[in-house]
Amino acid sequence: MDNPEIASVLRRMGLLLQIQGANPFRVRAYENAAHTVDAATEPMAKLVERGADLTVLDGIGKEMAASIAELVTSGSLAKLEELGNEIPVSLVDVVALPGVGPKKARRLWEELGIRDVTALAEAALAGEISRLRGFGARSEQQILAAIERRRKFASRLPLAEVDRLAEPLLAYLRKVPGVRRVEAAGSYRRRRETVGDLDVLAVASKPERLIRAFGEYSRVESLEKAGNTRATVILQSGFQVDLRVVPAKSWGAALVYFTGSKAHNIKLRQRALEHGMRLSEYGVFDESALEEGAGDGDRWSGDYVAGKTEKAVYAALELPWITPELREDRGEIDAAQAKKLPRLVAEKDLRGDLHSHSTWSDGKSSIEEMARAARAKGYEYLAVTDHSPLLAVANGLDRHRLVRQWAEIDAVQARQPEIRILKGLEVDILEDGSLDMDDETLAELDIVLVSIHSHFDLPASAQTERVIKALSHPATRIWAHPLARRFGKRDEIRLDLDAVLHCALEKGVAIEHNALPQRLDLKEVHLLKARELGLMVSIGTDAHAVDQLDLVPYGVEQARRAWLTRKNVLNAMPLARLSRWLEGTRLGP
DNA sequence: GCCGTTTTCGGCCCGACTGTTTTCAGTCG
Repeated sequence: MDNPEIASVLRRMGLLLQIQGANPFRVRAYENAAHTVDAATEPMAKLVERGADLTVLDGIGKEMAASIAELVTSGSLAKLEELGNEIPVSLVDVVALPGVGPKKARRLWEELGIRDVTALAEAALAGEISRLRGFGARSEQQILAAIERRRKFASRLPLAEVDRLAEPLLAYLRKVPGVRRVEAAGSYRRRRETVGDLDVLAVASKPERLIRAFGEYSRVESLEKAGNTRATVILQSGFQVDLRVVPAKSWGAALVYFTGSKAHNIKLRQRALEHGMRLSEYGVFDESALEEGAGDGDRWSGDYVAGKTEKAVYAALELPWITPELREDRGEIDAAQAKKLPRLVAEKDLRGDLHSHSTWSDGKSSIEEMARAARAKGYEYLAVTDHSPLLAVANGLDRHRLVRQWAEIDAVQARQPEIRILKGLEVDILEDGSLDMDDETLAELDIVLVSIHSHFDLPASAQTERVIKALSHPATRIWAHPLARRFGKRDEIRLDLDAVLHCALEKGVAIEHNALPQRLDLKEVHLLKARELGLMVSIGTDAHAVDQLDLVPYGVEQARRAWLTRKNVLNAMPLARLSRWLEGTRLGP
């Protein structure tokens, strides 16, 4: 059982306990443990196998350690099954609906025998929900609407799609008279690879006017709620956007609060308490002068210390400002306190792109155009890495065409001496792990990427062997889009990534983070692992046309979320250093 | 269920809104 599965079981356990009405702190212990497992770069299975002490991990005590070990060894959790005999596990899906929490789910089950979402929809249509005490006609309609929306739309959208929705909306809101600031917060601002809904924050002299304008935005499908300081709309795409208008003196505190993550906020608040202060979305307040409990319930109680800017809020907690990409409670607060926050890689650090295609295979731009565009971005080098012959649908190159392509590269190189064009190839990894090109040709290339475009569903052990064999080929320099996933289309391949990453380290092979928004592959948790191991990461766009070279920020953002610095990134190397690396000189961070 | 320079008990983040209520529980972020 892998880490995401273990985390999901622990979360399910927490939810069922909540429905059962267990001690809320016990419930939270399960949520915390799930968070830790999710953030762990080492597979729990390996730790358990090795007999490592899991209780050194945050939020994992004796009990959790035993549960995790049980999940790893048996694939199930006796406690969860017992609980499942008492409470239907499918109620977890009912609780996932907005507006339905554990208490309501329990009553729906106990009083109407509702065990899952299907039964809930039937009961709502029959008007049974509104007859329940504590529920009304309105709740019934909201439940039906929530079920309908979940049926029609994916729960989270890829980041790039949300960019397309958010950018015009933010521009529109910024033009409303009286508006002083507008910023999107939430997981969108943290640049998570998928986003569930958009939280927009604003400062405005006339909040009512802004809220009205928000509801009148052309792409709004329905205005769900509208109050004096906040409103919720559903866009035509089914995507939910929340707007909150905050006082200017609370802007920074509100931005921290709504940017999250929730776990990061909780840590910040604990820290505030340790310093005799209280942190809320309104600001940081010094409560040391207050009598015990004197200001309870008053959001402005205590002395206002900070809140206008994020920097001031963090400073009040004796911390440097922490960039949103790191706010996931993965040790960033401790690192900030110790003044050990990394200087994360930025787009300007990149000196070139090591994964691109041309019209020679399935690209839309010529080598000449790609080189010119790369140079215009300020790059020192561009690797042209068209497909190998197996990918016939992509017009993959055999040796004969490849040699002709080299002649063209030489000609373009002569015309554009200011950018180095590397002769590369994205070679298919065949089913048995051998490469789709002869060794002599591979040896002549400047750079060889290997990747999987077929046999995605081999058993994990076979897949692991296959990739290890490919990475062990002496010509291999980069493992491109490692897990071969595509959002909404294809799940990641299954293999023992831990073993493969260790192999890459041993062989001096770099790992790609593919910046195509529908790929974003390797995922951040694995990038964290790559960083720990000291692997080099290549942020490649896989551009199939000149404009796709501009997708590189999506890759940089995920790299930043994984704490990568310039030193971890292969294509942040200047050309001379990269050339030595390609020659086989192992230069790590 | 976890955790501990106030450590083995007694804590555990904060505030607002909604819908259903006659003063608030439940839900959300």
